[in-house]
Amino acid sequence: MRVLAHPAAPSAIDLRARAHCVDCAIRQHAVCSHCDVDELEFLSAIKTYRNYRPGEPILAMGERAPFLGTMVEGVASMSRLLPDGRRQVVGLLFPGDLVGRPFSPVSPFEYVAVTEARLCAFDRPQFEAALRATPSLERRLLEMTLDELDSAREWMVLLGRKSAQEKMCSFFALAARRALRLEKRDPIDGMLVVLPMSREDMADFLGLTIETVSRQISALKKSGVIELIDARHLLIPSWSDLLDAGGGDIELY
Amino acid sequence: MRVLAHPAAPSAIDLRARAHCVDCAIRQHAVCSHCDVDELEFLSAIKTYRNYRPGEPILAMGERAPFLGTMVEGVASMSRLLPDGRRQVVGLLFPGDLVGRPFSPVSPFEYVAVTEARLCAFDRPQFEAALRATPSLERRLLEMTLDELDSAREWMVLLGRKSAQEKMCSFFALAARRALRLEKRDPIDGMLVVLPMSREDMADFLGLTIETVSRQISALKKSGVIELIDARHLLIPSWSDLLDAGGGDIELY
DNA sequence: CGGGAATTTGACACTCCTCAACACACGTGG
DNA sequence: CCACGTGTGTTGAGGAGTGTCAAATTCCCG
Repeated sequence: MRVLAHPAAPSAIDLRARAHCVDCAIRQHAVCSHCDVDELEFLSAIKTYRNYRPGEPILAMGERAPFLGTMVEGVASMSRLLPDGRRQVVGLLFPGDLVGRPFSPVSPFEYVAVTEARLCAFDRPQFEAALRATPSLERRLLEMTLDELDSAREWMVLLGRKSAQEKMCSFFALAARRALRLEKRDPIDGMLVVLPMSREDMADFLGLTIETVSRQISALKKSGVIELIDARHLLIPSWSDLLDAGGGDIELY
Repeated sequence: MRVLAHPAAPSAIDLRARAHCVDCAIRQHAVCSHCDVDELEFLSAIKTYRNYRPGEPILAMGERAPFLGTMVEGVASMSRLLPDGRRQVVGLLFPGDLVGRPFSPVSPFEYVAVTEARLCAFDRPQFEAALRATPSLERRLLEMTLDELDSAREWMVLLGRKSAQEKMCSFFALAARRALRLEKRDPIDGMLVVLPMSREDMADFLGLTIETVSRQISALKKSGVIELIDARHLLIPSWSDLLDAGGGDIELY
């Protein structure tokens, strides 16, 4: 891993910015979105913020995780490493998404920060007790889990049946939609898409190699479906062209 | 679809066999496993049994489903059909598994009976109301959904990163484990595995073609990992050999 | 400006898909 | 009873799409 610019301690627990939950910008997307002020007050008492730098592990596979958390800023990945080194990313986590496996202290996947990331972390036993005692929390977790299950299954369609080109287009659409969701806006033609991750992460997410990812991006640039600004930024001249090239049918989140 | 032997009405609602929930053989695996007798009594009042024959649709994609159900007997598939005819099976449903998407009347996937199948179906609005009012039910649904999410992600690893050969082995292991689970037994060397589905269904589940499935089965037979009895039955001489050939690492359910 | 990482591009190999023929079981009807 | 059709599965030949390995290029940051 490369040497990083600012040498803050990894997984630094950030005691400064214990902002009030009521003002939390991503609460509507988080597991606590249905909570009332009293419930938020309780969660506030058991939360700590944790900051991560790109590439930094959040939870190792099989590790007994002491906390569960909500992504507040940045992007993280959830992945499985096979014994021979093959890796598959099984989920991307954006602000509001839950990090960790409730009711099971050892996660079957590893969580890694993809960008600079910030987590609102809850002590696991206390959070699980809160879940049991707080219907609004448990219900919201159920909603989120059902939605994630739908998303995972949509992604299975992509992994099992789509071509490399279609996979890339679907990924761009996903990245665009997830970024827009936080601002409650809809995709428009000409919009900018930020690719928050390296070619390697994309490849591992899409079940491809970095070379194939790179080649498909070049091909899509040539065919005009995307306009490449730099390796991490591109424009979508026509949203519907992108969806068509993505094999249609799927609305991935 | 072929003409079937016994021309009973499709999706026949079976009023005869309203067995008592207390005696239900698969209840421990179902959404109602945590319910007490009173709760079971209520569920009993809103349940009907439905029978399906192989290939028969249970819920069409995008259909407003009037019921949610629990698989009682047989196997069903959950799949997505792309506009151009490509199909991806995103889940197999065994006895105890839930059919349908709670809290969303239109399922994003279609459900089809793979074998003769029997469903314990609940009126959707009433079941959802029961979920809201019954913590034991809602909690169990959350547990099941979290487990399914883990399984879906494990399957993503298979779809994205495994070779055709590894996919076949993982599938055999899955079929074996799911069958054994109902009897609370563990896999043993020499055990019989029943393949409940056609080559086409397997291919669509594994992200392969039927020809590749067929060829890999022949190859695994030749290499001794499996012993083929007929197209739907095989023996596993060595469980650990099977797992090794499956790429290791994954415990799929 | 220099060094290392990330990305792109190229040449080639290999897995898996496509298209086609064939085998087999089963049911039907002559 | 056997010929025939249909559905299902197997096998073969050839090719497309990705992966592998290697080199060139760009980017980033000191």
